[in-house]
Amino acid sequence: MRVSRLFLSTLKEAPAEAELVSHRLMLRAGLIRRLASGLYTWLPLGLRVVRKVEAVVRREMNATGAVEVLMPAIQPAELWQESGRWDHYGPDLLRVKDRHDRDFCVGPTHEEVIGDLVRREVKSYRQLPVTLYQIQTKFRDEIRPRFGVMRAREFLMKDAYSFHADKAGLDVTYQAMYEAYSRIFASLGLRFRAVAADTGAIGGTGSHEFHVLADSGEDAIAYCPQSAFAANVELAEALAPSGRRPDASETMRKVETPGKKTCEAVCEQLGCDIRKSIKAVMVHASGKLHMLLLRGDHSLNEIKAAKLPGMERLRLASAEEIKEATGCAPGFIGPVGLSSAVSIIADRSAAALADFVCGANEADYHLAGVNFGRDLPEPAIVADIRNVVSGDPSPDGAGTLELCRGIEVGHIFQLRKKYSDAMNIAFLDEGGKLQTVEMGCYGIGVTRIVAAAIEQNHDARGIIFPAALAPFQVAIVPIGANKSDEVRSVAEQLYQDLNDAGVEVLLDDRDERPGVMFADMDLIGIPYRIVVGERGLKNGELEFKQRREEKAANVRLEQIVEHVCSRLQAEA
RNA sequence: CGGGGCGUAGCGCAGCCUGGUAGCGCGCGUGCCUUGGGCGCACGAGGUCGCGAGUUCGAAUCUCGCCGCCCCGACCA
Repeated sequence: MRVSRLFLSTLKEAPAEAELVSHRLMLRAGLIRRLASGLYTWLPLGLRVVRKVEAVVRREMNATGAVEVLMPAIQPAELWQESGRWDHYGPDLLRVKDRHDRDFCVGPTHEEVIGDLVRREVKSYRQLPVTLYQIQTKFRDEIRPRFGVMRAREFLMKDAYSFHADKAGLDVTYQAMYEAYSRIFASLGLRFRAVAADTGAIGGTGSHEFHVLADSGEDAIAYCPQSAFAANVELAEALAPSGRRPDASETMRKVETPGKKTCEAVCEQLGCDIRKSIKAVMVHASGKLHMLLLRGDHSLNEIKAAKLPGMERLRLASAEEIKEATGCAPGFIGPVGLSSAVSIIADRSAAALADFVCGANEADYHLAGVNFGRDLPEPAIVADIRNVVSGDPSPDGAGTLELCRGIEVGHIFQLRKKYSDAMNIAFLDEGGKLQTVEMGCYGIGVTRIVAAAIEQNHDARGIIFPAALAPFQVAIVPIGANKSDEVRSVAEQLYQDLNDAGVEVLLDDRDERPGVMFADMDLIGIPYRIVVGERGLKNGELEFKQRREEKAANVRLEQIVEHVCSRLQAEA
């Protein structure tokens, strides 16, 4: 490809809307352009990168025995009503009506459609197991699209669905997918981690997420360097502190703490360890208020709390609700002397405290030396409702946890029979008995991977594409082509030779100054650059430089094609 | 939806407080010059100042409403 025909459009300055490095670079390098909130056009250069991701995904999916299909992006409402998700999916589901006033949606995922297909086609256990996948445009009407294609509303996703006669069959494919995903992200040159995950809206039981590690990631991951344990913080279990609770040694006393609304501030004033304070979080669930108790240095994990009986759809209580229940404003509330209308749920770590500090349910006052069983009843419910922190013991009993951040690029689920029961996806087993299928689903955010890869691979000059993702493998930059016939003809010949050798090569044939060409080729992240200039040609040499390196190497003109090919092969 | 901020040339911004002529840098066009890291000089094109009302002799500037976008919280590939 010649730059003059590529429709390449780079920017010196990034549009103000872009916050994240990858977003800025994708705009500056001319990979994408924004059409509307959460909607992006892929320019030719960017589309080539997307195709690279797709190619790796297809190769590995096919290798597992999965077969590709393509389902409609628009789906009839009836299927979603049948699965129950028409009412439960919420506003992320973009609903549309056709000219006959019939309801449809723009697919955010395809369990219903694939389920409908399979129940029509699969009649016998002899047809199982089967795994179908597609690479399709999805639409989720995100509350807040952001970070360019990282969290877009419309995006490209590889989604696969497997169907099995029994759980053992599902386990086999789930494991195969886990391994295929690991190969995909490794092939793409990404530093990633597979973690145990919450199943969210898709539903089901077993689940793993694949995260590209990046400080800008939206997810927090807990992992144990001493073992294989890794889980999304949403899910990672905080173990109960070991040993039994110490005996009470202090008497409860009321202390004045004017304006101290946080555990940090209160403990600082009292000179006490924040790990001996209790923070009370008031939430509303199932029509009543609940006070959640956490150790002062811990934070509430709403997902864990919402899994407790009667706590579904919990939300933080409003200031008015808190005032009504405790007679005091947020910042000074606590579990002592609380109305019995409010149930108390204590985190394991909070429940293990003795002689602790907590709010007095009176503005500008806290209580110190408080003890369960003496100053207030033992908490009715003790559960794991906090986020793990660095240094917590690993749930698998080996070592301690560390935290890092990740970008979720893949997610695999064991759906079991959630959809097959709802939609009656059934087959006849060996005994002629009708059974519903076991089902798994497996997603990869194709377009998100492009952003994640850039997030992980860039420098001050721009993108540094991993080999497998690069839109071109080599860029040829001729210097002074307009005044040197030799430079021009050597560059053209090299362009042709590399193309003939099967190398994806980009020739910068623009009549630009060297600095412009260098800057653009660096910005768009082509892994290798060959400079053709009179300076080198005098000695029969060309310059060959890797994007990550500062220095270029001189290579004999007659050896350059072979040199390039061997370097590319060494990487593959 | 709640909280914060922004909308002025393709991009990045100034002007707005204290109403009166719309400006800078980059990019774009033409010419000259230059040619190994976003070169220099000259000339030039390009703007319903987000939209709609209102106040005023006069509104980019003040007021109100609407729209769009960005950032922080609940969603997720």
